[in-house]
Amino acid sequence: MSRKDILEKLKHHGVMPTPQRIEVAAVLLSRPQHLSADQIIDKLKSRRSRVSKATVYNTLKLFSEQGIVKELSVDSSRKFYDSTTHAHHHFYHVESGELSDIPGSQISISGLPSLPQGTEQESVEVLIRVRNKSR
Amino acid sequence: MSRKDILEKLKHHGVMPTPQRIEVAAVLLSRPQHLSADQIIDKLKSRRSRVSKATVYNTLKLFSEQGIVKELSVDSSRKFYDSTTHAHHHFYHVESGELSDIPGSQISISGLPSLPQGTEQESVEVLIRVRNKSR
DNA sequence: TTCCAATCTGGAATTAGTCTATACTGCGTA
DNA sequence: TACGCAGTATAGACTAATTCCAGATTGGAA
Repeated sequence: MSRKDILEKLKHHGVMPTPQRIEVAAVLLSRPQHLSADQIIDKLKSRRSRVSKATVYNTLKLFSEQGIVKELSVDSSRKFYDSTTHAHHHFYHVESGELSDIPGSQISISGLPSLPQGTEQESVEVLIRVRNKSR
Repeated sequence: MSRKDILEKLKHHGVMPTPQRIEVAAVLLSRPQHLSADQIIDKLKSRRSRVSKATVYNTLKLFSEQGIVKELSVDSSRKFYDSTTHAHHHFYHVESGELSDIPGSQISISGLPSLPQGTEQESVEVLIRVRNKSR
């Protein structure tokens, strides 16, 4: 994603494009991926961008509120941020901690129940946990 | 679940029934529910059982390894322990943080993709996030 | 220029969970 | 009865992810 695309995307989602936000977006939106805040901070470091930890967290929260990225709670020890925002599902490798998209997404779910009283659906997520074959 | 049932269950899963483990089991297995470690500690307190935090955590880990309870990572800020261990799915109320079982479980998922190279499936979880209706 | 609101920052605070070193418990054996 | 060991339990120190906070920057508008 080019700098120009990033600027456009931020603007389109009503986010003022500051240098720090552009840096974070450049890292996370560079390709379809799932990164933790920590991984993003590391990548920023290796790019020599000086963005403080607090700003990275603030920015990620802002981005996910504005629909620029998707927050995933798959591992209760940390959040992941997904550069792909449309509805899709995930594999989670429990040993390596790696997340990957379920490809093709021919997945369909039938028999969805009615929602609890007075609630509306926010999302439906399918998570397939996998581990290395034991033999 | 009576004390006798609890003793039986622990034994059946190869867990030596100590007083502390029985206390934790009595709280969590009393009915189908989803509790965080913290909620369990609170309930133990209000029952006057003195079980240390470390023991509660150790016990919950042991129970989930032995299949007595199921560990859920739905909210990245904490783990939940589910007294129902057979495969089933959940609603998660994002505003209240409450988890509930999807009833009936007529849910079926088709079009599941093949797993990544060299991995085997551990579980498939469907999570439906809901929030209060906005009007 | 001056001002203001939004943003950024380092570091302190919070929180769930883990670790550690010590103490306790029950049981088989001498 | 006394001993010793394995398995447990415990308080409190520690860790890691995340949030909070109060002061410093920044980039316009007037």
